[in-house]
Amino acid sequence: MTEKTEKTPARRAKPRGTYHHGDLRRAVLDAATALIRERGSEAFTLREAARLVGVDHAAVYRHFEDKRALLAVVAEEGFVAIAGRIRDEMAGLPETSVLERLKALASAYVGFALDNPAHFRVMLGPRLNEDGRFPSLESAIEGAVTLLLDEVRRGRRLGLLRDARTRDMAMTVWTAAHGYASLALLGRIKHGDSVRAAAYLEVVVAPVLAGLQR
Amino acid sequence: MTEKTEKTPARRAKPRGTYHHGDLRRAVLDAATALIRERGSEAFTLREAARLVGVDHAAVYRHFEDKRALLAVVAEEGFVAIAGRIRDEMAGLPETSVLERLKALASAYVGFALDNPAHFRVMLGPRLNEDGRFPSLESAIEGAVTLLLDEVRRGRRLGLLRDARTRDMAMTVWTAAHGYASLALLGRIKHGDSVRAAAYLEVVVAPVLAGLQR
DNA sequence: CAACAATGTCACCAGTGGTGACATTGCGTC
DNA sequence: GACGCAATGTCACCACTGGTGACATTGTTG
Repeated sequence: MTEKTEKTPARRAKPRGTYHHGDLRRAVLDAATALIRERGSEAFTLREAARLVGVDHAAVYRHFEDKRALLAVVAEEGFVAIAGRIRDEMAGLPETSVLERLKALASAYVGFALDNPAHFRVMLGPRLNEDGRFPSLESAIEGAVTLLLDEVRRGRRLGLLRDARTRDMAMTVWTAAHGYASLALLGRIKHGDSVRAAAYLEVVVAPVLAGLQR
Repeated sequence: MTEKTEKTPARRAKPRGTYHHGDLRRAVLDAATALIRERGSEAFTLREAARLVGVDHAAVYRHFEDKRALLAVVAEEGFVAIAGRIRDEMAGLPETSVLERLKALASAYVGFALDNPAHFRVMLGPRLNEDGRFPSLESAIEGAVTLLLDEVRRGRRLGLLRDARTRDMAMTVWTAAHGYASLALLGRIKHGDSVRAAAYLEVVVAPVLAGLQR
């Protein structure tokens, strides 16, 4: 009943004549990340990502259970990236200058947020993992947190920090960095460009680190 | 073509036979707030709020331009509430114990967030007012911020705080409180119930206030 | 009481997340 | 190399959402 001409018209939608995409999962993730960056996190649409890749939106469901599942992976990759950036930014500093390193850590955290606001919001906006789905997302988060915990631990060992619980002091730092990032993204912190924002961070967070010193 | 029986069947949708509601604006706001509290902020639906009030969803648009406009008012009322709570919680403390009062302020802020997580997310999640719409929302925010600024100002005048810029130190406090609230809402801060969370706040924020002291 | 503005209703739109039936393809097996 | 199965896409469809314009019903004001 259907002639060949009817069966093969949609070919041009996809770049190649390939019915199968090759690595759709990766392509969708990249498209999603790009869209989120451009259009904002809440405006993101699974269908638009599929469109961008040139694929029916239903195809996406072969690789992700859910829209949430897709976003969870995007978030996960964000945490991996932020951990990398933290490592990079701490790399040059000697292991003994813990305060400096913590400052660098906070700066990396905030820097990532300012450079990738929408991505950051996906990571820490909706509580994607509130029900314990997406354990690998959880791991990615913990990977980043570990950097912080290790640093504080060493600070204590070196006698540079107060004699308080490691976890508490770490939370103090995270709290400050995260609060700063959130408020900055909300436009609540007045600064010119993101460079000045990074500079201003030091002004705001300095007292916190000072308060943690021995 | 349409008989009378066809024209008047939907009466039972609304509780009274009243075609006009009386104070639909208020009713929708209350319904919205309730729904947000129960179902969560992102699951909130304009149509469901209308349904709850027993009105066609289009009627809502007579009172609110937009879904965003509705949410903006919800957020605004949240900021009024949070300011009230801050005032209440600072009320008992003498004006000279600035540190104590700042602690109370932070505690009120975090307390509100923990008691009304979804509402809090509407207030500080999506940047509702990024384009300067909703000036009254802006005012409500400033109303709350003023409490903080005033307190810091007095602290400086009394010589209890560092000799840094008022706005900077205020941002330090807000940053800490907001970061704590956000992370707590994300389940990133381990605590049993919200009572313990409030107690733990002190552990985390104490170094910050210490750092601000003269 | 007539006319007008305010407030609701209705029917409709495009777009979204999601699903089940079906088509196409790649690949291991005989 | 043909066969058949699992993986991967497509298609048609669902209920639902935010939003709009035409129309109905009211309250109010002259």
